[in-house]
Amino acid sequence: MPPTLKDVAERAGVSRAAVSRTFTDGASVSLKMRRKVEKAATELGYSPNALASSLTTGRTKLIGLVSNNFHNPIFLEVFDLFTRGLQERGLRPLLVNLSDETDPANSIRMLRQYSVDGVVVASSTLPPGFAKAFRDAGVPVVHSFGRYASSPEVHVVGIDNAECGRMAARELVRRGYRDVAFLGGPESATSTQDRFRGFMEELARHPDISVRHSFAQAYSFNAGRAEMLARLNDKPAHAYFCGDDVLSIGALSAISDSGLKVPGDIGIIGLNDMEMAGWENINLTTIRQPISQIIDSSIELIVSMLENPERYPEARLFPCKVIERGTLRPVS
Amino acid sequence: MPPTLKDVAERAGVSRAAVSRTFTDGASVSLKMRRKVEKAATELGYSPNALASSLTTGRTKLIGLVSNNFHNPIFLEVFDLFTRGLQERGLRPLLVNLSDETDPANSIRMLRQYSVDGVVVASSTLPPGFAKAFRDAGVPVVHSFGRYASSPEVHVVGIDNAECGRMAARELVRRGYRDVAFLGGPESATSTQDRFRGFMEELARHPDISVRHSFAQAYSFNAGRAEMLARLNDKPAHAYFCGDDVLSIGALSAISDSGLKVPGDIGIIGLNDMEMAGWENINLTTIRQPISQIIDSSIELIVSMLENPERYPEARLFPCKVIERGTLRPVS
DNA sequence: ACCCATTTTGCAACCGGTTGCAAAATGGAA
DNA sequence: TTCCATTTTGCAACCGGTTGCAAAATGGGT
Repeated sequence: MPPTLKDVAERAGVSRAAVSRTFTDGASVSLKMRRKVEKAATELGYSPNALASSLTTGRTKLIGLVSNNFHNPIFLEVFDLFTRGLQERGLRPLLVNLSDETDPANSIRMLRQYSVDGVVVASSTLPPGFAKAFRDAGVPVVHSFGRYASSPEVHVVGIDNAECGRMAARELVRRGYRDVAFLGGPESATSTQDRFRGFMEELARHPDISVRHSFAQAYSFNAGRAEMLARLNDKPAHAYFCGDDVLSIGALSAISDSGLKVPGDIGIIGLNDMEMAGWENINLTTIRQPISQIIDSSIELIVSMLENPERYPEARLFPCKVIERGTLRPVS
Repeated sequence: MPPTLKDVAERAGVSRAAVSRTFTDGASVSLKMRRKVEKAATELGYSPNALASSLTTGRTKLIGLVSNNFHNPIFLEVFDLFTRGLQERGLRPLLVNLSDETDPANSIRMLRQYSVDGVVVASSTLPPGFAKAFRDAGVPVVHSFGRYASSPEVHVVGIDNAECGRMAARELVRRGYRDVAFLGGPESATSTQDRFRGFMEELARHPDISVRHSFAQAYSFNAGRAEMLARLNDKPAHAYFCGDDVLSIGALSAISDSGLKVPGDIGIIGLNDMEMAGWENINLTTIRQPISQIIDSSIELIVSMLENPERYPEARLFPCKVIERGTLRPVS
């Protein structure tokens, strides 16, 4: 139905090759020819079929954006930044929602059927093997918000989650809490595991401090709220590292519902520094994760892999820092 | 690099057509042939190239998902439901982030280049003309969360925003508020305009009630918060219809920061009934918009248009209802 | 064993572009 | 004007599949 190359060629009275050339930059076309073709093209409302050309060029400019985080509002920002960034570079995001799937086989098959040029796995919960499966299938891949491994087999862009755990622990210790806890996301999430590990590692250096831990069902407001409500039934710890802002905010809501005060009765430190964390009536002390740097860097990496698919894998880690607000008691 | 039809054909010792047929259902292939081909295919790890086949079949199974709402958390749920729903039907969402663009020309060109089978415009702010431009370009389109027009030119699935405005007004009147206000989203958004119109329409029937209005910069927490902070500088109204839950929750945070009480000093009614609205410490009285019904219905419509692109346009409106919680004073 | 209706298969053209190669056109220098 | 180097153009094959058509194979009935 839409006009094709051939239609334009006929109308302009030139060969199809000529038309093709005027639409691929870097090709040799005289000015006169270009004028003729462009005239015919606009008259017909022609624009080239990206998929047909991908057949011969081997490039679709499609990038698979694979994620399973559809409940943490921070990921709305993540999708916003990814889609914008990709679009600016002439790339198109093909979104894959994994839901609860953890086997990459289906996504790989599907994304190969659509010959995506590359894949971004945006997930803080999937194991490194997930992204690696794409690499093994010959698809350039970057794992954003993924687990840092000492010898990465795929590109990873994110933060050092274990270090964030240590950072949170140090912060609680510094403020004199002696009875602390980790309230993590789902136990299966790599980010939860790493933050947990770092947290415990640091606290192991303080044998006098009591530590406990528990895990929420998901990285979501409700899960954080539910988990904290459960904690409040027993004698809760004095301070919690919540492993994510949405969990923290859920937890805060549980605490305030139960009539306790923050930071008077219970201290909270989160991770992410999402928009709401800064509100005066939430005012969450948290660890800032540099989302937009991570995403820019991820896009830069995947773009560079389009040129050089064999690019040697690297881990790019961005520093986090504590944002002090009002949910931890001051240093005494 | 990945194996092609030809590779499989050669390995199986059959014609390329035979291979093609075993992978298109409904085609005539003997059992023996199918076995042979499937064996060769799995040995090579072959899966058909969807884009190449789209060239002849004219179907890509790609659906453009066009949106400009990347700041309202409710849209994370929207993306979740859309992507899942499309995937379940074997369709692939190609995400387009409009940012602040309101001219459909770019999206149309781009989506036509990728020969999408259809487009879903998911936006409560874009005018009907936006979606219509797709239709005019010959692309099947459904506008979800779009404006209801008495004679729709494209499929619209959503709610009757004006009726929601009336509903909110009736609710405030019923509870005896005499000094009310509309705190809307961006003035340019169709949903804001319609909710505003309905609200005013209903209140026009009560000339004794004082009404004012103002608009937030965006449908986002911060915008709602900022706008309510500005209102609080002056003498605020007694009750606000906030036009959206994120605005409401932002507004609530502003109110509590200023030391006022809800619903004692100020009443709030929102729209959407997002997850957080139900939390005990937010406990927002709001109007429930049936998101998942809207999305299911949208997908159903776009799928039906794949068969019948000329399907006569219709508007599908779903009823909303007031969810009573704690941010409006009780009926006296 | 033969015939004929039905199913299965392969051939070849086509989908909408791209690109190597050689022929044609251009243009500057002599 | 002629010559030659350079640029521009068209031809035709190809990318990875699909599909109409006719030939080949199948199989049931006699």
